[in-house]
Amino acid sequence: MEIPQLRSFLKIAEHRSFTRAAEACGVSQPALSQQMARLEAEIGCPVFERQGRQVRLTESGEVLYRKAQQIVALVEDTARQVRDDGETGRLVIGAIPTIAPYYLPAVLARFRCEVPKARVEVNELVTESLIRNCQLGDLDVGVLALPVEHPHLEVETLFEEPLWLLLPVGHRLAKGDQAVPIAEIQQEPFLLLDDAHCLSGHIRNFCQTRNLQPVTTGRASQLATVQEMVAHGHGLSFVPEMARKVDISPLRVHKRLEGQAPSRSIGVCWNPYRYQSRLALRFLELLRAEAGTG
Amino acid sequence: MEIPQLRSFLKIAEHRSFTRAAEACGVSQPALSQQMARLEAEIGCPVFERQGRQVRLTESGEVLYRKAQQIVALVEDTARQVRDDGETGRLVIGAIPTIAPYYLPAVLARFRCEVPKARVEVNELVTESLIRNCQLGDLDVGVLALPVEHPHLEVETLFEEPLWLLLPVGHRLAKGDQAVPIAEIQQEPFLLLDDAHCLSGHIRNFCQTRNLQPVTTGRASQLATVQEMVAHGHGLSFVPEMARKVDISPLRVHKRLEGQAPSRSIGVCWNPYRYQSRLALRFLELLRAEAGTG
DNA sequence: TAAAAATACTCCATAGGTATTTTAT
DNA sequence: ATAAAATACCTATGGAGTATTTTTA
Repeated sequence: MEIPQLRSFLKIAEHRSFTRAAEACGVSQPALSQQMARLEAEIGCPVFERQGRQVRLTESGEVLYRKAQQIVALVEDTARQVRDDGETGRLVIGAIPTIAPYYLPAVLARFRCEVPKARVEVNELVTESLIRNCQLGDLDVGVLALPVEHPHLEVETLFEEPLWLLLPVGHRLAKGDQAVPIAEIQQEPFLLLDDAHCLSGHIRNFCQTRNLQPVTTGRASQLATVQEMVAHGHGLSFVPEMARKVDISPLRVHKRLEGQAPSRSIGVCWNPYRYQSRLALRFLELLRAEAGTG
Repeated sequence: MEIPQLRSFLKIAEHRSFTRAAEACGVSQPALSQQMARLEAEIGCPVFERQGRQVRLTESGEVLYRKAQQIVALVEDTARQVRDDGETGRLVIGAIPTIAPYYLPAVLARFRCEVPKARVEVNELVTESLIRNCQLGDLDVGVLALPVEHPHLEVETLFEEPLWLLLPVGHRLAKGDQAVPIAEIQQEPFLLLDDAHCLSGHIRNFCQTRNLQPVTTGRASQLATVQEMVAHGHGLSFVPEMARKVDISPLRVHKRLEGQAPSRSIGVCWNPYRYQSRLALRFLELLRAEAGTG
């Protein structure tokens, strides 16, 4: 039972196909046929049921699948842990698009000071992909908006931040420093992110609880687009505190909403069954410290 | 990181020597040098400190050692579990010499009826070796006398059995059915097993608590020898109930001791961190049922 | 100087590739 | 008829062996 064999086995089981798994592994299809033939010869029973062009796991195959996952994960974690000196090495961070450009740069700047030799990679992913990649071990840590419920992920809250009403300069509600009464925005056109972003969900939830039915006049796939559209008078929107903090445009104004303002929780997640690199732990510490002070 | 590589690595670490590990693995010494060179190249740092002819683990090597043990154990367990159909396959039982010939034959006969296709292997080992082999995963289950304390072993009590005074036919104490008063055996010559057997320890403990100082006139390495020596008038001894049960010799007589008779606990142990084959579980069940009725 | 690990070099096993056949839909 | 897995055959990589050198105690 070799490790490459087990990797191939997992890929075949996941794709339910030798041919597609071969592509995914970057080898020829006969190579996989041979690997599996050897594997089956070694363990003494078939692991796949070949019903014509259907490939399915046998009972033994199911057992092996679970075990092979453990073995491959353990081998990968071992490689990581042995190499881990806490200074060099790679840290792969995931963050949702409404956090990544606003919150991470400052945090990462401080992190780079602490561990200048580390290579840091940031992947911008929507919540769903982020969680999946975190679970698969492709991400060391994920920074995202809560709540997140996933059986195999560890989740920790960092902080809660308000959402601000974003208006174009010169808008009738943009004047003065006082909070905007909710009734005032009832008839305003709104710009939202598309539903791949959890932020639009948070805003929609807030509107429902406050009985607001804002008129949606546009949707964008980036918060930057929303901000620019607002600046040019296409409508209003809600943006998170972290976006406001780094927004220097003179064309837009942020205002608090009267009463209980909308907000979102920011948290961090990781796969507790995988090895946590010392870099990952340091980054987590930094996030916690940052959340405490900021 | 290949599994044979990790196996070699473990052997080298344990022997602190490439040459001796090579012998143990049945390969040449250069083969191991090359394997380790590849391993170190792959993980990017040395795992051994070669201080002249001293071979030691580096810090990374220590980490790898623990992980490699897990991986190898997991791979072996996987192979066992995948092959395990609960019927065929091998069950390796360990038992101490004062249990194996008296208790196991009847139990194994029943077990063979239940699972006729299974190959059962019995290893007769003294407690210490039995525990070590159980811990290493070379034994599926061990049957032995308690107490056993070992951090990585699961231990379960099966039953307690009395020890009987064994006398030659015609001995002055061998007459009648009544129990023998302790004072009577004070001056009798005794035959014991050598100290590799825990039974001699149990008997010595009993004698100490009852303030008996029996005269030891002989030691043997097998209970059968003790029994024969007793039969031929070389002295008395204590034998466990299970030995009495199968003793059909007309030359010996078993008698209870008056008051609190000596006894020993029989139990079973296994390594809970290793895969328990379905055969092993069935055998355990049988032992428990046997202990309940017998 | 002797014992042990590393290196040099050769050889063979075998894993994987290409081409093809088989099989089931 | 077609798509997918198995088989046949060949090649090349590389792992292990023998012989030797290097190292250090």
